[in-house]
Amino acid sequence: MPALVKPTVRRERRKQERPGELLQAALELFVEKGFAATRVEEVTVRAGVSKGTLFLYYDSKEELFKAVIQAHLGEHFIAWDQEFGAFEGSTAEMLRYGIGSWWERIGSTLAGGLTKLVMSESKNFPDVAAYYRAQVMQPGQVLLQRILQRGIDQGEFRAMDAQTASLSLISAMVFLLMWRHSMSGCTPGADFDPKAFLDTHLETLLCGWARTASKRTKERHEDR
Amino acid sequence: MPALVKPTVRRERRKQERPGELLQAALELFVEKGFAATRVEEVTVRAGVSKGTLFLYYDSKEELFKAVIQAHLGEHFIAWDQEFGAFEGSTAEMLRYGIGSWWERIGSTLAGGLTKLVMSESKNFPDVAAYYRAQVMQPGQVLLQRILQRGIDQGEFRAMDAQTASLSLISAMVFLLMWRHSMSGCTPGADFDPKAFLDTHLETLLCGWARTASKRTKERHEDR
Amino acid sequence: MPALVKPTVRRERRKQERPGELLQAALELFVEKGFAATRVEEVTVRAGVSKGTLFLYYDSKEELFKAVIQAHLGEHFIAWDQEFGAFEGSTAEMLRYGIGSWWERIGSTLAGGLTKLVMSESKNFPDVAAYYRAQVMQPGQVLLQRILQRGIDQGEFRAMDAQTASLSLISAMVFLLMWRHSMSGCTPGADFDPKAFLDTHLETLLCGWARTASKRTKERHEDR
Amino acid sequence: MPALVKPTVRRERRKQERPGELLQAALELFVEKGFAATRVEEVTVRAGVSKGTLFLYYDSKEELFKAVIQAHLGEHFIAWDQEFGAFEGSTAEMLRYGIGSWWERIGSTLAGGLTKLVMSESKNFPDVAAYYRAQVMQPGQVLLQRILQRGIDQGEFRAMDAQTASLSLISAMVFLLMWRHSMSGCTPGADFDPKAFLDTHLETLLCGWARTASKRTKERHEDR
DNA sequence: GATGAATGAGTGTTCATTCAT
DNA sequence: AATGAATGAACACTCATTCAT
Repeated sequence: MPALVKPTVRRERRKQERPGELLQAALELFVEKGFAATRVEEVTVRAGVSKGTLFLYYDSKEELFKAVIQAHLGEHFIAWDQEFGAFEGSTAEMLRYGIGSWWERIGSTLAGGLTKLVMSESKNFPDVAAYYRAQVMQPGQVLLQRILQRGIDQGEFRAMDAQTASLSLISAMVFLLMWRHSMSGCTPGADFDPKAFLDTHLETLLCGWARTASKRTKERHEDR
Repeated sequence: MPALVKPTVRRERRKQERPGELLQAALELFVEKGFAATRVEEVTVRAGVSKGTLFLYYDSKEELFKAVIQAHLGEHFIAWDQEFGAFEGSTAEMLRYGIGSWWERIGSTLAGGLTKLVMSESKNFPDVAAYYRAQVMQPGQVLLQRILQRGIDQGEFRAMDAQTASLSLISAMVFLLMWRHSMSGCTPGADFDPKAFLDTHLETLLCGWARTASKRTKERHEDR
Repeated sequence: MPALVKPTVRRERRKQERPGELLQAALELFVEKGFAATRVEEVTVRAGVSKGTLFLYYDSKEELFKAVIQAHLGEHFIAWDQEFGAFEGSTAEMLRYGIGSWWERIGSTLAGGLTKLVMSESKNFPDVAAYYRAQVMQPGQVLLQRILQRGIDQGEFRAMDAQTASLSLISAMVFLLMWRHSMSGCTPGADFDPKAFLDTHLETLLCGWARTASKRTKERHEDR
Repeated sequence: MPALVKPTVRRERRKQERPGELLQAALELFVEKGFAATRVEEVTVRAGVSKGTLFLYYDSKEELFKAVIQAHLGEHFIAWDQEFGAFEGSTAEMLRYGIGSWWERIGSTLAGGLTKLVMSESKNFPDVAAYYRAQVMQPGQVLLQRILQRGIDQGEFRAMDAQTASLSLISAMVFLLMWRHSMSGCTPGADFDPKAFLDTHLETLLCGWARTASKRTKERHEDR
């Protein structure tokens, strides 16, 4: 009897989708209003469930926060690890692709707001900060270091400390996220183009890292 | 009656010092525990006054925040403006001095925590964020741009957009502050040396900005 | 298909046993953790059924409470009524047997915790209290009064109000239950032996009730 | 200026009286509705203050409970200790006076409900139970034991274990409190006279404890 | 000017009960 | 009959701000 089948399917489907819907609602509200300022009830209302339902899926507001981080940030590293493993081409290209990819998947999306959030609330929720550092920051830096080391090993970059060098890129990404989600919009008209900054910054670094100011890099840079 | 004069004098002196003591207590506590997590009563206790007294000097907790920003960050720009106006030497040296000076006066001090604070609370206190941007961010960027433009004009740096380039430095400074006051200490052992990063980062940028990879810059860089 | 018959049988048997299993689980948990502090889900988990199933058998948590009382306390009075009807011997012996029997069957068992529970929750669940009073307290007191009256009628005890006298025994039993399930264990080392108190208390009362301080009672008492 | 004096006095007096007013309101409501079922806001409303004010005086609802116990039960022991120290007369008279005094000051008053409350909530608030046992139960039992021992030492009572004997009295008092605040009123018409029970119980015990059935005790008892 | 007692709005979490399946 | 996902009412405690003194 179709009349009976449909409800079953719907309820089942709802149950399957609940976590995702809650995660999405939480991401939106956390980024919009901040973690502390978002009431759990708001999350459930936006997800279309009752307040108690959230606690069926996540033990606490803090656990929900962690789940949002894992779902919207942690997941990407699986893909990136594969992509970089299979990448053929210069390390400079690899970095250009990586930065572009990060911007598309995280920097320019709502997920980018999470980094700002975690840093903002790190004092009040040290557990979350530790979780973020372990699940996001650490993998990200390791990935970058591996790429930079590849450039050094292949003679594309000068001999340098890959860990410190990686921070020159990370700092720009973190800054961008902080800016977009903190100061941007405060003084209309004084903002800058994030992607342009990111690209310029990368080229400057590539130039600074280059063993010899290779023709290709310099030309590409000066085109801009 | 002398016995009465002395207390008056002491009280007068106290009255004069009240704002400064409150500002110092507030800075310490805000950076230590965060803005939201710091109760105004804690500030007054540390400053040695009663709770109500704070509101005689500042209309609200938010106004106190602004006053702390002005007192501990805004003041520095007067000195820097003078120092750079009188600076003689290469622009690279000027930047090295500026970054070092910033690290000494702000980055490594309690005042550095304010930037993290403002960005963290920008969603909840947009007024404070706007105030910070106008009183601190804007002057800072203008100063940096002026310096970079001097390097371009004098042929030390290649032709480039000084505004975008300035962000490459600012991003490192902001990142450092965020790190020190957010993630640092989360994963003991995985931390880095802030000043070393800052110096390396600057040298990489100088190398990337250089019109020609000048001998002096390169050598200095490779010494490290 | 035999394969189908067996599960049906098992399910049937389960169905028969459900109430008893729920009642047992409820008794254990109520006494262990208190009525309010026990979640119905815990009861169902211990009984091996789902949460909803409990409500098929009992309309509410309160009804479950009443059912537990009837099953674990109310049932005993049928046996006692018969035993005392057939008892031959002095009334003092009858009381000694009765108190001992009560201690064995109720006082020292989990069921003893129910009296504490009922009294504790009487304000929140007056229906339960009334039910307990009608099904347990009343029959108990009537039974005791009949025994005491037998002692008076047979000249073993002095003339006295059997109802008031019965309270002297009941009070000790109730106190014992309250103590065991409330204060016991609070201050380790300060506890007392319940059965010893009960026996001593009874002998003191028998001595106080005796028409003349009979030789037998006194001797027995002084043995201790 | 009288106009200025009066408000000062009133505010000062209010401040002095706040704790007492809160304690009284809490006692009434706790006994009326139970501890858990009483919302702190109800207490403050009855005391005529705002919700937050209560927390200026007591750190938590539980601390308030302890304070109520100390104020309404613990305080009495100071007076009793003195009274019994100065008492002249037979130990039987001392006990009659003590029980009567207890009934007047605690048993028949609201304070009597606290014992029931503590025992009821002991599972949920073990700290409170321990506090009660240390501040009320222990002193009470020690006091009784001392009195009984006096009777034994002076040859008024037979040789016996004063600690166990004291429980025969305590059990009646505890039972009375439990009854009055739990079951009383459940089945109108079936109640008993508490004071009469208490007196009869005491006389029965005195008779049971007496070294020889002394004329005075027996006559007094048989008068009833 | 200085005090500090008083205020009261705001929120994460639990759990008995329901009901669609 | 049995399930278990969903509901939503209920509640202690905090803290910026006020104002009578």
